Amino acid sequence: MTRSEAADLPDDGAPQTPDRLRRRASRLLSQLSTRSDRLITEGLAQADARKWHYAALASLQEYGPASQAALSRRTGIYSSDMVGVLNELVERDLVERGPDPDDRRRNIITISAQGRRHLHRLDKVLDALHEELLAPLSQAERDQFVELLTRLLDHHTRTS
Amino acid sequence: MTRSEAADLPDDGAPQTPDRLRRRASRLLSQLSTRSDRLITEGLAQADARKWHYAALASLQEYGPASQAALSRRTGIYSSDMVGVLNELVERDLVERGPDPDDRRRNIITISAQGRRHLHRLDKVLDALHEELLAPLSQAERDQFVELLTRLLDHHTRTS
DNA sequence: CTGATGTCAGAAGAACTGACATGA
DNA sequence: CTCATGTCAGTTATTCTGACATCA
Repeated sequence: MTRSEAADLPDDGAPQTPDRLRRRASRLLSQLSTRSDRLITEGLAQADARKWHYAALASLQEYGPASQAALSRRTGIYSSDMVGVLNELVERDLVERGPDPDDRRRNIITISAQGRRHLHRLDKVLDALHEELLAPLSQAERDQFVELLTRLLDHHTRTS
Repeated sequence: MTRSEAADLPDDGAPQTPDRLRRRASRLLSQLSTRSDRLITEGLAQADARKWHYAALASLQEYGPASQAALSRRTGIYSSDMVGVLNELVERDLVERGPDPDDRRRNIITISAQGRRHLHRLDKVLDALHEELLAPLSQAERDQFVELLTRLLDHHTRTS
């Protein structure tokens, strides 16, 4: 019954791979992303951090101080959620939130020395987690994986 | 300030790539997955379907009728959520839900002729959506992308 | 008794929207 | 008047847990 019925359908070109469910890139992507997310989230939790903490800190260190709105755009965090993230970071003395003298609507967020140390630690943690995530791939494959993901993501952020 | 401070840190081996934020596989994965999910969800919505509809129908057609619990395991849908998915599919006459004579706890879910036609249509829709999703990649690259994803996912489902 | 099954009710966390006061 | 910014409240959709009655 399983096999014979496929023959009943008009076979007009759609590639009826046996395992189409398991081969759909979108499904693979979302399932792997779920696994990956869990891995990262749990790993970071052990360092008292969350994904957004890392994103904010890394962005601050790489591109310098910024307003909350600018930081939102750089990291992809919604500005409504950025408030809470920064509250947590300020609370831990990892960043400083001060008024912008040039524009009194804005806050200027600056990474602190402690924040830089923390970021450094998080980078180590993430290196280890990615080692686990990408374990089955060779270095060349990892590079290509990242390259493919980057191309796809770039394409879809331009096109959006 | 942005560049000089990196030099202040003890550089003990962690590869301080300029764009580490944008190169982290986990981030790329989750961002791309979000895009992909949205694309698929919206595309399927236009065919009055959802991801889980496709997963259930495809699994039924490929591996034949099954109990709800078996279908849950095959598709990765939680059995508590499977109830609702099947309600929707039954409502649309795409599957039939009947009692299992051999085990009165179970229902046997069977795909209907109409369900097979619908699945066929969904496959076309998904082909088009994946064409859009993977647009920037050559065929060889798409194959490798799928292969890499599969290897990673397999590794993490075994290891879990 | 145990364990699997289908079902329902709800928790938990994330992404996202909308409104608002302040100020450029 | 417009638009950007920071903040808060709340919606929505999804994953996931827990409980339960039924039956093997």
